[in-house]
Amino acid sequence: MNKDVFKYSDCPVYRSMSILGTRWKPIVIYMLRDHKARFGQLHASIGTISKKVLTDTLKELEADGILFREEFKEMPPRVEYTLTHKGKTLIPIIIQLARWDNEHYEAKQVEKTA
Amino acid sequence: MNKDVFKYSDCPVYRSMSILGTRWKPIVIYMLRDHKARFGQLHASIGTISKKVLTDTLKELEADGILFREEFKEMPPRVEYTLTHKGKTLIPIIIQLARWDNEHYEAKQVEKTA
DNA sequence: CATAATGGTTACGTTTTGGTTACCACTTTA
DNA sequence: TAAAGTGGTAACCAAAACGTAACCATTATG
Repeated sequence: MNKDVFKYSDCPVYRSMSILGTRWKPIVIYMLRDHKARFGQLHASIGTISKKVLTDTLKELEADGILFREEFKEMPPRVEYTLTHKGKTLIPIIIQLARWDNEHYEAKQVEKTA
Repeated sequence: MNKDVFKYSDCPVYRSMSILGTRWKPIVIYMLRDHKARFGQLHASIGTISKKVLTDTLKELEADGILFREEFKEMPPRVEYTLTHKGKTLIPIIIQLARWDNEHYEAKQVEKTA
């Protein structure tokens, strides 16, 4: 099934999943919650994401109007990513989701040892 | 990367994505928002999900404590799925997400025709 | 006897997503 | 001359997610 089937679905639950429903997107958005950041900063603060996947993720979020990319013509290059209004309005929802998880989370049980 | 790396992450944003971050999970949860449903009903009302994926999705949601499965020993079989408390508390968040999408959604532009 | 009905499972294949490694352009600094 | 620093890209590969088709058990009904 093609992503666009969801993207232009009649149902907003489907549609919002086409924007957010991958491993990294909510995390990248959350990282930008209160300040812009450069590519390298995002890469470092997320830690385990690869450059390629970060690039792809940022491009898709830009295409979906969640953030914008500002490129400075300097050397070495500098690029800053900032949430749009649409992106910022997502922050409270992501925070609620995190709070929901925290309230219901039970840490992994330690396995029985011999 | 293994799912469990996310599932037991320190960050609740990561963790909640390990529960919800697939195409169908929020949709299945939303379908159960105000009443239990049988397997066949879910399959029919979602429409485009395959039986296998619905089965997998329901199993994972059960394992994550979002819903429970009640099996009646009848013939032909009957199975009912119901949200747990944990699952129900997710509904307002999913609804907010849907509302967020609706507020920012712009329907697909019609392509220029010759 | 054949078919329908329910809630799956199994085997298999495809698509989507994520990851690795090497490499690039350009300038500054050592 | 060589390396460092930035924000990537390209080719390729692995894993996760999703999909299809056929099949199963059991009972009731025609």
